[in-house]
Amino acid sequence: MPALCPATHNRLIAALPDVDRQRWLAQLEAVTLELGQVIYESGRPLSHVYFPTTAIVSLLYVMESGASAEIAVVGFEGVVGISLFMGGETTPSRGVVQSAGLAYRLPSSTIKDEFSRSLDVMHLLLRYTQSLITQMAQTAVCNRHHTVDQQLCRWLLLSLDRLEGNQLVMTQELIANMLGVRREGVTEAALKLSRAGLLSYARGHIKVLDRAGLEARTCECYAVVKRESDRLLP
Amino acid sequence: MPALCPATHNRLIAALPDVDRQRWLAQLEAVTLELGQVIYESGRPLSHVYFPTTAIVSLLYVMESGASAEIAVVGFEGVVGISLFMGGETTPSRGVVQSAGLAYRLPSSTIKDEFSRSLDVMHLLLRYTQSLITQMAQTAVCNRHHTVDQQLCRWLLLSLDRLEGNQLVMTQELIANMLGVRREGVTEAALKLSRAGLLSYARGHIKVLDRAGLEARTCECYAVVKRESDRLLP
DNA sequence: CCGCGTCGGTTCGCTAACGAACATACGGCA
DNA sequence: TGCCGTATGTTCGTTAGCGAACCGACGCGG
Repeated sequence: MPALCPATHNRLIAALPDVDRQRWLAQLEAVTLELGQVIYESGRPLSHVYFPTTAIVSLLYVMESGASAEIAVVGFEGVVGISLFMGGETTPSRGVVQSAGLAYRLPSSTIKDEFSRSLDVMHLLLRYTQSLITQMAQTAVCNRHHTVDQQLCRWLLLSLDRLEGNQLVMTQELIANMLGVRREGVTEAALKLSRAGLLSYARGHIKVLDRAGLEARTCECYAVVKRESDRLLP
Repeated sequence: MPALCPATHNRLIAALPDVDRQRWLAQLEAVTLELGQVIYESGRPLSHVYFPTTAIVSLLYVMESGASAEIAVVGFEGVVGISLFMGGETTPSRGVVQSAGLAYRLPSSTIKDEFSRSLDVMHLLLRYTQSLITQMAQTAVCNRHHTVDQQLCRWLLLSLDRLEGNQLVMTQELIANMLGVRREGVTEAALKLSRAGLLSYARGHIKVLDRAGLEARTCECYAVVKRESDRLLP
């Protein structure tokens, strides 16, 4: 599996200038991330930054009551742990593996050195951070104004964009945690999509059958995030 | 008024090392910002970054339908226009003056030069950006889980923190636009607070009478944002 | 191949917030 | 002083989503 998925499958690593990438490749450590694994905990210093290749990580805020809400999602297009180079060291959110797979990581001290050392690295990471900011802002908007049905479509599309193929392994319960809604709400929304022939759902395995159909049912938020991400990281 | 409110009333400018601040002071231009003024428009390049002193600026997303939602709020603790140094040049949001007052601005080319020129400037701006990210993330959470009553308290407290005194000039209609809820919802929530003796409301003039009372009624989101902001920008 | 745990589906009553319409009231300006 | 525009207050029916409870069914491990 590692051999089939080199670090350059991560778009940020692929976008590095050759000289920087060569230096990184010597230090990047491949790790497999399990479903549900907590990459970092709210308020705790991060030991590494993670560059997912086939894995997907959700940034989640967990409230005092135990309820949760997804802030953003990071896959092969990005990096988990921006607070290390932004200078804050920690964040009030949690990083949870939403889809098992592979990632490459760098120790926190290394990423800080690299950020200061190379202007190209810095600019790349900052542009990615801006696209992440857009995703968070749009999550706020979507939470305010859109229905569970629309949000489920947005969520599926964001996940799909970060995966190979059209399958995802994810129970309705977990999706509900991410969206910050009830499991029953996800069941109903998923049933509508299933009846419309857009997907099939079976015990934690979703197969998307009609991606265009999802795009037609989602809100503008998906497109805004996608467009901005494409613009900032060509 | 300008004489009464020097650029160093902005915390970021105040936090600059002397050598950098001296260089900036020669280039900072004082501008008065009117209520409702649009500082920058979604997708349009920014001509300047703004460092508010007495003004408050809301970052607002306006949907295709015309509905809107506030993403974050910026006052004397921050800067409007982070996309200039983050490298994206534009954002999908709009900057609207929520409370009239004074700000100092730098041309976009100047802030980019300064960002590259001084590591201190860069680190300061990036730490502020992280606190802004926290605010956005918490807005998303709050929109998902909390009542209009709680959100109004949060919003009032965030505004109050950025003003001198306990008054704010703001109609319920405008607050509703910011929160992305109906005007009637704000009326009802404000009435509850008014009846509880926490504030008095009269034709666009709010006087906060019991700040601690607001803090008791708001959700955890306010405290999270405040704590993180204090931690990142001491 | 059986049993139990996990996952998905269904129902019911409840509440927050919406959309629309209308009432009142302040206060600046003619 | 009287008028009018703007701001706030009130009501009513409707709806999306919640909380709780329950059922069925799939499938893994013993």
